[in-house]
Amino acid sequence: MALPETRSEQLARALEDDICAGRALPGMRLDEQVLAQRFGTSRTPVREALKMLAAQGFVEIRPRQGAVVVGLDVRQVLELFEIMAVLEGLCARLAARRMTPAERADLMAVHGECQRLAAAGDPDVYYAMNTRFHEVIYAGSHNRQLEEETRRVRNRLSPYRRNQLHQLGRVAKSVQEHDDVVRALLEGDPDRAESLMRRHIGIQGDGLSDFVSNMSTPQAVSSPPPALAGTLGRPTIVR
Amino acid sequence: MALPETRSEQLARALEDDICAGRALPGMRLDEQVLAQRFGTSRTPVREALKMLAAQGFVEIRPRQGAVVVGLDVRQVLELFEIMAVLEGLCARLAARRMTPAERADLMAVHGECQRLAAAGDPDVYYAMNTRFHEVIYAGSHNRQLEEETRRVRNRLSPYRRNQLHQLGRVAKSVQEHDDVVRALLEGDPDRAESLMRRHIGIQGDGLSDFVSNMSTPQAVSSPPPALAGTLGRPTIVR
DNA sequence: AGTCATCTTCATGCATGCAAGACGGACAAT
DNA sequence: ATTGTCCGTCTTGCATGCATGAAGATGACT
Repeated sequence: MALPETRSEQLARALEDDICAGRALPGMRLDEQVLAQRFGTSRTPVREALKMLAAQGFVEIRPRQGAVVVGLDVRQVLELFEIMAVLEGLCARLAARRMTPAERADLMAVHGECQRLAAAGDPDVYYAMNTRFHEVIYAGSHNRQLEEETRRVRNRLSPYRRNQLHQLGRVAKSVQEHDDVVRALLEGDPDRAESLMRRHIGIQGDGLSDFVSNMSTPQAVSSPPPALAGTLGRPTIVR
Repeated sequence: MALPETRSEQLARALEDDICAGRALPGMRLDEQVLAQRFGTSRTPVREALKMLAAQGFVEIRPRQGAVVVGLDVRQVLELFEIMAVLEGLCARLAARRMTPAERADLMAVHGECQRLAAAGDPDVYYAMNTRFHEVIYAGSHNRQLEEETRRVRNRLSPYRRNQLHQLGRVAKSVQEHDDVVRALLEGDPDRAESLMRRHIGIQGDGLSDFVSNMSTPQAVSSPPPALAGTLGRPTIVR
């Protein structure tokens, strides 16, 4: 019954995954032929996949000049965070009113895991569970369009968040903020859930400005994109 | 200096426009060859345009079965309105803090036009100016990503809003709500601007439920899509 | 040496060709 | 009359070919 997926869709997912996971860094050139060979197809499905990713903001296609992974400058990242804050805030608001008992149990379970992993201290492991935590809330909104939209923005930002949690004390702070959100959610207080979530994601507080000043703009190994020239003035970071 | 636009981009814009303007109704089949002939190209750029539109949620491509204009059921429309409310709300919030004097003047001018046209009484003419009103606020947010995102959601909803203003008294109510928003914006009150805008768009109040019950789900002239079967139980509406 | 013009090379944008799968109709069986 | 099967037709998905325009290299000139 699994509906057959076309090559172009597979490629689009694979490429998006590469971008989100940081395997394809912003600014990286995406050569059609190279990709075609790598995936064992012709250029046609590759092109279609790139067009889809371009339509979603993951890559930029400059006519006759090929596709590159989108490189966001600081300003654009901040802009997306502003959007992210209200979208996640809305998720929380709706979730507070709509989550089923099973979903609430899920939330508590995942939150518990978060707390455990936070104490364990590995930011990368925590990062994964943190993602699941937020996903549970997206789903709890019972709004599919919102879920997809929020995930899309999150994915677009993901190349820039990887190191966010490596700041000293950020994990502890994150899990504490989660705790507050969870409480509001379980008490069914939409206003508080929304505002706490907005603060958790958003510009308020010092989290983001710290983030900005510590931000290591991911750069491509090859051919830094013009769009990124001078964003942070930092040379190529190989990480 | 106008950077050359590829055919696939032109096609994508043209098709999106057809959909938003209601010339291509939800459920309508988009045949590659027909479109290719209509626009005087081969199928390739048409396919690429369709892929882009699919990635943005305007059309649905079912493998081996072709593309159709997405048909949203009532639930999905409501979901998008929930998103729309927070996005426009955020636009208003940011605009309250960031609009330049020139932009404020613009806003007042457009609002004035809205009032004039509202009094004149033609909902369709008002609709156009209403769109401009909201666009001014998007721009006033000084957040490009948000601007684009909000416009995209608005466009996705546009086939379903056309008749919204034809309800008795809706125009008057709309312009009154605009007036409140404008006041908050000009006073630089972000909280009030956001909450008023959310209410203007959103589910609160009776506007939307009226809208729902009066909603004439746009249907394709040919081949009603399976996704729409039973959404409102109404037979094909030719309008 | 540095700057500018020309040329070469190559990737992209689009057209076309071909095979596989889906829809529709005819026909047979119940 | 209805259901199920088979077959023809058509559209899509992908591969390939070709022309255009861009990036880089070479060389001339200031």
